[in-house]
Amino acid sequence: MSASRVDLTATGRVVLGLIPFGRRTGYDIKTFVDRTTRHFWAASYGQIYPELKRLEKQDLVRGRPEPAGGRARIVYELTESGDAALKAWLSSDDAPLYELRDEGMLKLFFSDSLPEQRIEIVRAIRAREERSLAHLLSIEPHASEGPEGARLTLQLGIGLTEWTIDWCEATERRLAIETRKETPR
Amino acid sequence: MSASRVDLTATGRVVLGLIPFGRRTGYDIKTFVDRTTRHFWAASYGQIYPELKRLEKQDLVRGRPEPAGGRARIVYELTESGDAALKAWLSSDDAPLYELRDEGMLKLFFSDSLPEQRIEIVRAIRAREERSLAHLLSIEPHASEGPEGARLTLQLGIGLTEWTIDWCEATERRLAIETRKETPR
DNA sequence: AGGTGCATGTAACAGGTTACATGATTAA
DNA sequence: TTAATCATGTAACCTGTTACATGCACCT
Repeated sequence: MSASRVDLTATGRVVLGLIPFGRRTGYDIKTFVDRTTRHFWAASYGQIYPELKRLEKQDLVRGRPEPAGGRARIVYELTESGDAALKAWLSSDDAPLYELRDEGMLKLFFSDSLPEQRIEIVRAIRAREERSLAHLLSIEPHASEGPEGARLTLQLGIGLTEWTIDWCEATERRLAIETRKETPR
Repeated sequence: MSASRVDLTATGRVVLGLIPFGRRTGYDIKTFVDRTTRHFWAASYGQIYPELKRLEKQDLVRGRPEPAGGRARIVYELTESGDAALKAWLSSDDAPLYELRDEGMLKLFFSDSLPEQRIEIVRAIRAREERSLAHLLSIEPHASEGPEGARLTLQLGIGLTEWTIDWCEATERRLAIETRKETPR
């Protein structure tokens, strides 16, 4: 009954969800996104800064100036209604948005038009996947430093493949994603 | 030296790539996209019709009116430069675009803010994957009708998981995507 | 007679990227 | 001193979705 008509855009939800990680300036949020959620949700300065203003106008976040020396700096935190809006979103049972645009797959799909190129297309896809995997794995070494919090392992059935997701409740609540080999049945 | 400054947008490439499948009207293209490439590249009427006009202006496709009875209908085909542009794109070694927006993963990533919701979030992700898989598999039975053309099997290393892609060079050159269980090593 | 499918299109809107402008602090 | 990093912001542009308008053909 509270939260009077909250208009929470997709970008707004991301920003709202990131603030509890302790990332509080627009710059912080962008840096963190680029290291983590980028793999399944990217965001640019052109979205983040205006969005912080919009959220503030709706009383979902509150920003206070905390200049670092002479350098302008605005630190944001969730308000009570911001926290409520975040939890409402996490609990909502609307089908979560899923969008994929994969030019490599598209090329492969069209490769009947130029079959001799097929193997190159596949190589490019493999290269992308390898870069992506390297990045995801490179997050992990950080996870072992400091006292490791409780560990939660989730098994996601994605097609016939299983993904193991490890949650480390350490200082940064970092997420490690690994694909898991399946045993044949 | 030929193809004088061709400005081929992402949507333009999709449309160009689809025409050789024998789908020639805007409506056809949309229907086909929704059945196939939608899984890795979607397109709407609002893109397709204006794009066909833009491609025609650049002499990459040619449309001729072929009314079906009293029903207006424009059938498109590739021009020579259109075919060249398509092949140039398929051969280009620019890193192919890859974009993913996955709200479920985002929720999961943020779920420290509401841990008791975690399992529901995972269920929603699983549900999405199951719907998607069901759809992909449902394409396959069609593949066995009619004389099946040459079959090409590609193994894509995506992370530690293998994907098998079967190419059926039948009338529709249909693509079947399956995940493959891996043998443990 | 009515619903579904075939068929073409656009206007308004929403969402997102890129490039730019500006300037302080910090580490090499 | 100079480059990298921290920090904020916007304007112009590009892309894409949604909703609407229109109408014929075909099947039941």
